[in-house]
Amino acid sequence: MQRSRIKNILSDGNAGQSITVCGWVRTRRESKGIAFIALSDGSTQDTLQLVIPEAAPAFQKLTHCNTGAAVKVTGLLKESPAQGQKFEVEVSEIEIFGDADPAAYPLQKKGHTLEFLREIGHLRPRTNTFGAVFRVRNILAKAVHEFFQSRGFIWVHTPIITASDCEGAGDLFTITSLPLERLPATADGAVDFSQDFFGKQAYLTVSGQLEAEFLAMSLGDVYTFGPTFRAENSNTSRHLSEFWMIEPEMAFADLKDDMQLAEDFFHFLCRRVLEKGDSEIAFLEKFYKNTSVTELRDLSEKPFVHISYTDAIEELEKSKEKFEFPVKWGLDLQSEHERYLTDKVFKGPVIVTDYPKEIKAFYMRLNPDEKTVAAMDLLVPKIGEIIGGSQREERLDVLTERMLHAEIPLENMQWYLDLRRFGSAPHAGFGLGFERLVQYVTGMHNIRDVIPCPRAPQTIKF
RNA sequence: UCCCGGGUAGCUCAGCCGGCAGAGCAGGUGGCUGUUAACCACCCUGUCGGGGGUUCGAAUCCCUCCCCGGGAGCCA
Repeated sequence: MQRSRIKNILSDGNAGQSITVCGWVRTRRESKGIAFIALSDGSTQDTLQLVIPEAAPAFQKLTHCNTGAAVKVTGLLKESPAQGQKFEVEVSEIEIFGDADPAAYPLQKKGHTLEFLREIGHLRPRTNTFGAVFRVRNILAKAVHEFFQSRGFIWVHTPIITASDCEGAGDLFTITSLPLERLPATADGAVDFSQDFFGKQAYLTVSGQLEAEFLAMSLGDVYTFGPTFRAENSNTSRHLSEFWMIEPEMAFADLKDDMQLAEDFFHFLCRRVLEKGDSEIAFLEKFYKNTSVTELRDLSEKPFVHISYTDAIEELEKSKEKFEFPVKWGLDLQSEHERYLTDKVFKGPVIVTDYPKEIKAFYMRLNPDEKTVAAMDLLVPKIGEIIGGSQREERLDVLTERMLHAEIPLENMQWYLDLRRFGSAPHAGFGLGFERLVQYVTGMHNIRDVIPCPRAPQTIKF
C-alpha cells in the first residue's frame, strides 16, 4: 500500500504535495462547516492534523471516523495557518478500514491511568505514552548494537534453554516435555529427568554470562542481548519474570576496563536517546515529570562517581539517616542504602566496587586482600542496581576452591573450569537489565510499562 | 513471600459514625466558520470485586476469597 509515514511528512514534507497517509484517529473536533482529526501512525510522537471542509466528500463519512478508527486519507499537504503544528492535510478522500464504536472502545480522548492501560495491553501502544516508551525502547535497542559493533564486539547468541543451574542468579523455570499428569519417578521419588527430552533437567536461562565467557575466551570481545527468565516470586515495580539482558564480556580486561566500558556505554545510550528520541522524552517529561532532557544530557556526559563497598559502608555509618536495616561491613547494601548513596550523597549514578566475597557470586575474581572480590554495581537514582559486573576469576585453583565453598557441583562445570585450564586470561563483563534502562531513561515508575507483554508472578496475558 | 492502601457508571473518584446511588471526564443529541484532550446546552450510564454473616434495613459493620497499587525481600 502506497503511504507516507507521518514522521517523514513532518520532517521532509513540502507544502503543495499530494499525499496519502494511513493511521488511527486520535481525536476528532468539529465546528460548523469544518472538522479536524488528529491522526497517528505510530511512526512518531506527533500527530498529523487533518482538515476536512464541509464541501469535501470525506465530510459525510466522519460519523464513522471516531477515536480509534483506522483510516486512509488522501489530500494536499499545506502549511498550517494555526498554532500548534507546521503542516496539515486538507483531505479530499477518506477510506475507513475499521471504525471503533465510541461506546465500546476503551481508549477515549481523555487521560487514562497507567494501571488501567495495563489491563488493555493490546491497545495501550496506541496511546501517546506507550508509543513514546516503545519508540524509546527501540532507539535504545539499536543503540546497544551500534555501541558494541563500533567497538568491535561480536554479538553472540547464548542459549535460552540451558542445563546450568548453578549461577545463583535466582530461581529457574524448568522446561520439560514429560507428561505432567504422570511424571516418571526415580527410586527415591524424585522426577526422573533422564527420561526427559534432553536426558537431564533443563531450564530457561537466567543469564548468558557463563556461555559468553567461553566465547570471549576465543573471540575476544563479545556481547549478548536476549531474553532472560527468573522464576522468583518478586512482586515489585522493578522485576519481571521475562526480561531482556545485555551482557558484554571482554577478554584481557580487568575491573577498571569493565567500569570504563559500563560508563561509556551508559553515556552513549543517553546521548542516542537525546538525538533520536527528543520528542518522546519531551512528551514524557511534560506529562509525567519523571524524566528530563536536562537530566539525560547531564547523564550522557558526567563521569560516574566511584566508591568501594568499604568506603560506602563508612559513608552510611557516618550518616544521620535512620535506616530500617543495619549497616555493617559484610552485609549487603539494602535498597534504602543504595538510594541514600545515589539520591542524597552523590545525586547521580554511583559505581560501588569490591564487595565482600561472601555476598557475591563464585565466579568473581578474589582480590589480593582475600576478603573482597573485583565486583562492581552501577546504582542509579530511583531504580537502584541497573548493572552488575565483575572481573572473572581466571585462576583455576582459586575458582575451584570458591566453587567447592559455594557447594557448586564441579562435575557439571568442567567446561567452565576448562577455560581456566587451557589458555586462561583475565576477563571481565557485566549484565545490564534492558527494561531497567528503558525505565530509567523514560522515567516510567513501573517496569511493566516498558515492555509490551510483561510477565510477572500471576501475570501472563496473550 | 511479607507489610500497608485500594476495588462504587466506560474512565477517575466522592459517598463509608447503617436509612432512596452521586460528581467530573468519556459517550449520545443539538448549537457554533480554524479547532489543538475545542467550547456551550441537554440526555444516557450501576452485579457498589465475589461469597457468607450481623441487622427491620448494608456501598457503609464483621469474616473470607479474588484482583490491583505502593513498599520490602530476592535481583538485572
